[in-house]
Amino acid sequence: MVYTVKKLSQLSGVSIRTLHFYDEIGLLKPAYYGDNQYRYYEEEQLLALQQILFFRELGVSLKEIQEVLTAESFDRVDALASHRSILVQNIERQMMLVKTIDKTIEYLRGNIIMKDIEMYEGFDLQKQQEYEKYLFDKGFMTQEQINESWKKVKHWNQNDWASFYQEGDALNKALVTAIKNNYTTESKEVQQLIQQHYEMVKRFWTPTKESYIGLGEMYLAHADFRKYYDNYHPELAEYLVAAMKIFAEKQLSDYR
Amino acid sequence: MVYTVKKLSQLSGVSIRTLHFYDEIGLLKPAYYGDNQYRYYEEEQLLALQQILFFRELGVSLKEIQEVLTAESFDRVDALASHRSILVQNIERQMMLVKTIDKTIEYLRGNIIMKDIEMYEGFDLQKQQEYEKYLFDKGFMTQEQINESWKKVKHWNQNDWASFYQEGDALNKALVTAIKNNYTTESKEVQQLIQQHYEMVKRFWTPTKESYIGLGEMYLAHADFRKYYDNYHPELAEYLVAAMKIFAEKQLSDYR
DNA sequence: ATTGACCTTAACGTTACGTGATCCTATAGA
DNA sequence: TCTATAGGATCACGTAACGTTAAGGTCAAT
Repeated sequence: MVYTVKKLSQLSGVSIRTLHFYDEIGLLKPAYYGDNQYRYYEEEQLLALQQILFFRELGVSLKEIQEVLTAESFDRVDALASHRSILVQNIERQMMLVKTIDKTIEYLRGNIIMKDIEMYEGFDLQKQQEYEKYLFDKGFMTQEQINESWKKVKHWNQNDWASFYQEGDALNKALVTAIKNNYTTESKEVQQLIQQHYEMVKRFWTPTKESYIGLGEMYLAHADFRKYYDNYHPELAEYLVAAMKIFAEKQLSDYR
Repeated sequence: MVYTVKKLSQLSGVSIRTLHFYDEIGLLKPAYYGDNQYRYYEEEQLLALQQILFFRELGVSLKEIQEVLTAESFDRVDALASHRSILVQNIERQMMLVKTIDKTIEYLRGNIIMKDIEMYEGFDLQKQQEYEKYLFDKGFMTQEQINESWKKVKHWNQNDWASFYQEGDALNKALVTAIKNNYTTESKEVQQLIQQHYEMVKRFWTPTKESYIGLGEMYLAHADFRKYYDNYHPELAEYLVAAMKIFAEKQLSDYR
C-alpha cells in the first residue's frame, strides 16, 4: 500500500505541512519520490510516524525524537526516564505557580474588599448616599431609618469594618459553594445563610419583608454591587437576591 | 532616582535585550529618552517591571500581561483565574504523560528482557557459548558442568524462561532499591537478596566459592550483562558483583 | 480540453528573547 | 585634550514547530 501526503495525513491526523516539515528536517522521509516530485509513503513510514507522534505526545522535542528513534532500546529507556524527570519537575513547578496564583487572587480580592471598605468609610460618601436615595425613593427606608443607620455606623472603626467584610466574604464564599453544589435557593442550607445575611443587615436597620426584597433589587440595579458579587461568581447576585426574596416571604412580616 | 538600561537590568535581573524588547512592543516604555536616544527609567517603571515579571513567572504571555496590567482589579482576578485553570489542565495532562511514560518504560524493559529470553532460548546460541567458554577457560566450570547445565535447561519452555526472568527482574529491582537506600553490600538485607540470586544460579549449576565469584567477574567483563544491569541502574552491576563476592566468601566453601 | 482535486516549493508569521555586528556616547585618567 | 573603556543604540539573524497564504504544476475524470 502506498500513501500520498493527503492519505497519510488523514490516516495519522497530522497536517500535510507537518509531513513536508518532517521530510525537510529528515525526521520522516517518504519511501520514495515520484518523477513529479510527489512524496510516496509506505507502511514502514506509517509505523515510524506513529512512533514519532507517540513521543511528540509525551512532549519530546523533534530533535530528541530523531535521536531516540535511531537509538537502541536501552537508550530509549534512558531518554524516557530523563524526559520523565523533566516532566515531573515541570509539574512541581506548575503546582507551585497554582498556589501562588491562589494567594494572589486572595490578595487581590482582599484589595477589592478594602476598596469597598474605604468607600463605606466615607471616601465615597457620594455613592453611599446614592444607594440610600434609591432605597428611600422606592419607599424601602424612611429618612429616619437612614439617619438611624448612619448613627450606628458612625463610630465603627477600621477593625469593625474589616470584620464586617470578612463575615460578608465568608458568607459569599459559602453561597458560591451552594451554587456549585446545585442547592436550590429554597434549601434549608441556603436559607440559613440568608438568615446570616439578614442579621448583618440588621446591624444598620431592620428591614421589613418589602424593604428586604427591595434591598435585593438594589443589589441587581447597581453596577457596584454587581461587580462586588461577580467577583465571587457570575450568578451570585441573582442567586442571593432570589434567596433573599424567599427568605423575606417566609420569615418576615409586612410592617415594622 | 533614574536608571539606565544596565542599572535596571541589574536591579531586576532581566537582560538589556529584554528591556529593549519590552520597549519595542510597548510593554514597558522608559520614563523618557535622552538626546542621545538613551533610555531612562524611574521608580514607576521599576514597579511596573516587577509586576510584569510576576505575571511572566506565572507563565502568562506578554500579550496577556499587557492586557492585565491595563485592566482593573476585577479583571485581574478573572485573568488569573482563567490562567489558573489552564495551568491545572496542564498539570493533569502532564501527570497522564508521566503515567504513560512509566508504562512505556515497563514495556521497553519487558522487550529487552524478552530479547534476553530469546537469546537464552537459542536464538543467540553463539553468545551463550561465548559466556560458557569464558567460565570454562577461567576454570570456573568444567565441561561436565556445562553439559549438565544444558541438560537441565533444554526442556524449559517459554513460560519457564519468562518466570525465571521475572524472578530476576524482581531481584534486580530490589537491589536497586537497596542501592538507593545506601544499604551496604554486606548488609543482611542485601545478602538475603544474593542468597536468592545464588538459588537461581543453582538451577543450572552449583558454583563453588571461586566459581561464583568468577560468575560475577563475567558480569563485569561482558557488555551484554553490563547493558542488562545498566538498564536498571548504572551501579547495579558493580554492586551485585561486590555483594556476590562477600556472599561467596562468607557462605560458600572452596570445592565441590 | 477543461475542471477540480491534489501536489509542489517558497516564504513570511508566530513567541520571547539570545547573540553578535557595527557604530555612537560618556567619562575618567594621562 | 587625547584616549581607553565601559556602556548605549540600532539592525538583523536564529530559535521550534509548524500555520498560512501564494503561485504554479499534475492527475483523473468528464
